[in-house]
Parts: sequence; C-alpha cells; structure tokens
Amino acid sequence: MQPDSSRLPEMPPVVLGEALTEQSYLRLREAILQRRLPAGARLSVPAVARRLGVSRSPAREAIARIAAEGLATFVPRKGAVVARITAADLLEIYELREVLEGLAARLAAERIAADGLAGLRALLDRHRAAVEDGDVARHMELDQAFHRALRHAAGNRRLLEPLDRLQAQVRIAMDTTHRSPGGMPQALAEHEEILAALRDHDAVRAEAVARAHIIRLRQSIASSGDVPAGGAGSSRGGAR
Amino acid sequence: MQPDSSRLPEMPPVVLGEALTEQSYLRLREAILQRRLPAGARLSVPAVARRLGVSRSPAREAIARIAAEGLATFVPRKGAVVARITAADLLEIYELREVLEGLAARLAAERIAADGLAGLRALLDRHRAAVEDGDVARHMELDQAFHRALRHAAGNRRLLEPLDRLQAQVRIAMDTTHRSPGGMPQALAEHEEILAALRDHDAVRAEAVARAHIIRLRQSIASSGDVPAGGAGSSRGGAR
DNA sequence: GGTGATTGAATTGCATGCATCATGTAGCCG
DNA sequence: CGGCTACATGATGCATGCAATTCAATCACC
Repeated sequence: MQPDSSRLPEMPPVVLGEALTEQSYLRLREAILQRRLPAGARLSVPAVARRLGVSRSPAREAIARIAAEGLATFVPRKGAVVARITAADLLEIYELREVLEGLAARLAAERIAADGLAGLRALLDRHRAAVEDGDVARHMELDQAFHRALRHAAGNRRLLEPLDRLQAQVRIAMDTTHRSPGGMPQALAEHEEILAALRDHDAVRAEAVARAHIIRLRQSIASSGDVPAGGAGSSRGGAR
Repeated sequence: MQPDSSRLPEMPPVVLGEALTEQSYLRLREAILQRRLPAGARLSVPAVARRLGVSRSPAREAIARIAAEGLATFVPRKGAVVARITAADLLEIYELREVLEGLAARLAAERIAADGLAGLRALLDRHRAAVEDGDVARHMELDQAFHRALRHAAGNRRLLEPLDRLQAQVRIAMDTTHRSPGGMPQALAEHEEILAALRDHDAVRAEAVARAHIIRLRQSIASSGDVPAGGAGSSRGGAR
C-alpha cells in the first residue's frame, strides 16, 4: 500500500470571513465528491486545517460533519478516512433509495402544485437536451437535480437528509462503478414516467414507477460491477 | 432575576476518564429522551459543560451530535434548543417510518436466521407479559426493542440510523401525544403478525403488515393528537 | 545481515483564551 | 411617564496550548 493519502490536494483557502466551519465543510465535501480526495484518503485534522488555511477547530467540525454524513468513516485510532463505497454498500444504498424515492414520488404526487410540475418539466427538458448531446456530466448533474427536486416536492423535510446522503455516497462510488452511457435515455424516460404520474396526481403509480426506476438502477449496477456474493449481509454489528 | 439557563436538571457528572465527548452525548441524549430536558430547553455550550462537569469542547460536540440527530434544532443566533416535535412532525416521521419499517421487515424476512427469530420470539413473550400486566412503560420499552431488533435483522446498516433517529424523535414527542393504553394489545398482535411473516420468510407479507402497523399508529396518533398550534408559551423568568 | 528496541513525528481529545455579537435590563432624557 | 440608549451578561465561533498515544523508521545489537 502506498501512503498516497498523506498529500491532500491543493484546496483554495477559505476566504469568507464568516462561517469558517461551513466553508470548510463545503470545500471538503466538494473535494470528496469530485474525487480530488479519493476513497481511503486520510482526513487528519491538522492536515485539513493546513490545506484550508483555517485553524483546527473548524477543520475538526467539518470533518465530523463529513463523517456523520457517511462520506468518511472514523477509524478508531486513525481519524477519519474518505469512505470507500463498495458494491455491497451500493446494494444497501439502493435498497434504501428504492423505498425513499418511492415515498418521495408518492408524496409529491399528492402534494405537488403547478409550479412544482413546471420546474420538473424544465429540468427534464434540459436533461433531454443533455442526453441528446451525449453530455454525460450534464446528464448526471440533471439526473441528480431531478431527484432532488422530486424530494423537495414531497414536502417532508425529514426525507431530504437521508436521500441527500445516499445520493452523495453514490457519487463518490461512481469512481469504480462506471456510468453506462447507454443508460442515459433510459433514465430520462423513467423520469418522464414519474413526472407523468405526478401530473396525474396518481400517487400509487408515482411510487411504483419511482421504485422501479431505482430497482433498475440497482440491477444495472449489480450487473456491471460485480458484487461479492455475500450481499449486504451483517458485516459488523454495533451501534454508532 | 435568575439565570434560567442554569436551570438544567441535575446530571451526574461524567465519570469515565475516557471518551468525554461520548459520555456527554449519551448523558445529554438520555436527559432529553427522559424529558428531564423538556422540548424547548436551551442547550448552551457553557451550561451543558457546567452541568456535566466537562469543558466546553466535549459539550459542544455532544450538542452538535444531538442536533444532527434531530433531537435539538439550531436556532441561528440562540444556539441549540431541544426539539419540539409537533403533530405535524409526527406525521412526517410516520410517513418515513412506514416505508423504512416496511423495508426492514421485508429484508428481515429474506435474511433472518433461526437465532434472530428466537430473539424476536423472546421479546414478544416478554412483551405479552407486560401487556397482560398493564405495564405501560415496559410495553413501550419492549415495543421499541422489537422494532430495533427487527431493523438489525434486516442486515442493512444504513437503515439503522434513520430509524433510530425517528424512534428517538417519537420518544420525545410522547410527552404530548399520549398513547392510548387500549392500543397495547393491538400493537402486540401486529408485532406477532410481523414475526409470523418473518418465520415464513414471506417478504411481501412482512412488508405489508409492517407498513400497516405503522399506518395504524399514525392514524391513532392523528386522531388523538392535538393541533400543532405553536401557542406554547415560553416561560418568562419572574420579574419581581 | 537480521531482529528488536528506541527515538521521533504526528495525531487525537480535551481545555481554555479571546473577540464579536446578540439579548435583555436599567437608567436617563424628552 | 414613556421611549431610547448604554451597559452588563452570556453565548458563539475560532484559535491555540497541552498531554497521552500511536505508528513508523531508524539505529544498535546479536
């Protein structure tokens, strides 16, 4: 193993005089999601503080938030390391996402108003353009934006955080799990299906198609990235 | 005038020489769940530190965890206050719990082994005894224990934290929303139904009965529950 | 030359100092 | 007598000091 983790990539120092902790958290999160900090990278408090040009206090809290979010894990004696999202983790994540996105779609179908529908419509139009252009990065961005808008339309605040976290974890896993470009039109079509159900305020259908959408994503991942045959079994017990 | 912030209830000082932050967190959580710290109580860092006999660092982090868990909310300029779980919040919580407990039951039905079934069986036996004795406190405790065991049997680690959090939030809401004692045998019977489905490894039925169980709880709360009405008068300190 | 002990660097967790800022009160002035 | 202001209190956020501990690499010794 190479101690590649010792050198953190250059991060522009935090500038805003206010909310150093928040800024540090956002910078750190961004670095992780963009994979400038790869899975397994160690996040020591002094190192992060140095890189960000802040003292240890905000660095420490930023790291704590990152860990609480599931983007890093605390190793007992080593501090925090950027989470390694394995195929088994993705299975767990998609099991959860299935029911949560389904719930979001159901609630949104019951509650969404005209402006909410218009917003989703606009997103899908831009998404379609991106897919037609074969713009993978933009596709992923708009795909996530759609799901984000969907859960916001659900009107259940407690639904936001778990889904945000899962989505972030999926993003840092995208490293190993290749994005199949062929799946882009399929995802778009399924989003259209969800939107259609929302427009009809058909809660049952919205939940069903949303769940089917996630199930398909899980399967496409399970088939491309091979899962160790154990599944998401209990690897480790213990409370947090 | 008396500084009301010092009115935090007596908490035995943290004793263990290790993990002051963890101990502080647990003590604080316990105090909140037992309603020794009522909803709306302010959790200022110095006050908590004083009460627990620790310095501000562990107190600060403990409060941060409590807030991240949804047991307290950060008010921009006032610090953290113990969360006020309204009837509307409970609605949100049960919307989420419905799908999460359903997922837990489904996964558990697929994966649970003999010892897991035996553990749940033992819990239900004790639960039955408590219900027959009319022991409400023990009923609630075992009710929660059953759900906790169920989600552990699901074998999805990412499912644990959201459900733990929701359950904790429900507990601090139990202040205002009283559980109808008549519901005890009903809850027990539904848990038996879930267990039966698990024993048959009938995932579909397990999910269905678990969801039905939560839906019923939500309805029983919605019918007995009061209006959220924010009219809770903040007790103003005595003028003289 | 191989193995083991020692020193060293770095990290964590905790404690504490300090400036800024909001809050609430008391007193003063119109 | 009421409204406004200045002050005292206390909280937050950030910076930094300090001891204990861990991990590693070097160096001495067999």
